[in-house]
Amino acid sequence: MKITTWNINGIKARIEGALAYVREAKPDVLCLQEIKSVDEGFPVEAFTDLGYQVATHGQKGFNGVALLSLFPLEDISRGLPGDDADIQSRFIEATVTEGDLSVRVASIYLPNGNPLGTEKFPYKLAWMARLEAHARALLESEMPVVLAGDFNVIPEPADAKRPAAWVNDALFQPETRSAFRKIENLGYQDAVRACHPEPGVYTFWDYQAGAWQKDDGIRIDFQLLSPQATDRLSAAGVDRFTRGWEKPSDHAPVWATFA
DNA sequence: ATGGTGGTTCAACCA
Repeated sequence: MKITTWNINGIKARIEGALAYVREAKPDVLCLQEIKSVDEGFPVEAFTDLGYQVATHGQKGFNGVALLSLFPLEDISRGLPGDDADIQSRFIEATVTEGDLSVRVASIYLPNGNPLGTEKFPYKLAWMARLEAHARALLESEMPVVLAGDFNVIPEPADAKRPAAWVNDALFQPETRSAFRKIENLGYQDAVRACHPEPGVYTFWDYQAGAWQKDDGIRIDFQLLSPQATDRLSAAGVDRFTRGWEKPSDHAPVWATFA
């Protein structure tokens, strides 16, 4: 089973690229973030024509996540538990089964948290605490769990070309990094780090200042695997070639395969 | 320090 996560940065602006990528990479499960569309505006048919089932959790203008799968999407759950007053669409989860492998997969768009000094940063940290609680609860199922998405976290200096440029950014604050480690320390493994421990593996390059041309990237998109998912992990990587396309997303897809 | 780019929606917000 191949699971891929991609912050698409607007599904309407990116539909041709998204379809080209799906045809080429052929993920069994595709987790999308920042669809920036309401559910009714998502181009469902373009993907059902390719054999995918589609489940969206959208909102107008911003945010929005989706799960696409060649296998049936079962027990779909929308929204991160823990705060009924939070109306931002940043989390969708479902179960996907291939043969004897049944995986609980989440598509996650974690809050950016910038600028520091506003209500956005405490919102991010509160959201991460809710994610940790939910990640802990998911472990009790003892099934393979894949938490996939744009975490808006730079975990380590090696995850940035220029770490010093991020010290005043919400993505690289000590509190942010600590909250991310807490989830890892529950027993969730960073799939790409496990397969590619070397520095220089990035998933995001800003549109500005020629970041892509200079490979001035950061690694902020992840697949975090429960122990039972790690048992089945065979390979993982970043499809950075999409960043060089015309009208690209500023994020590249992150994939992992399970046997 | 500033401004550099881009999507969505319609002047502003988010990243």
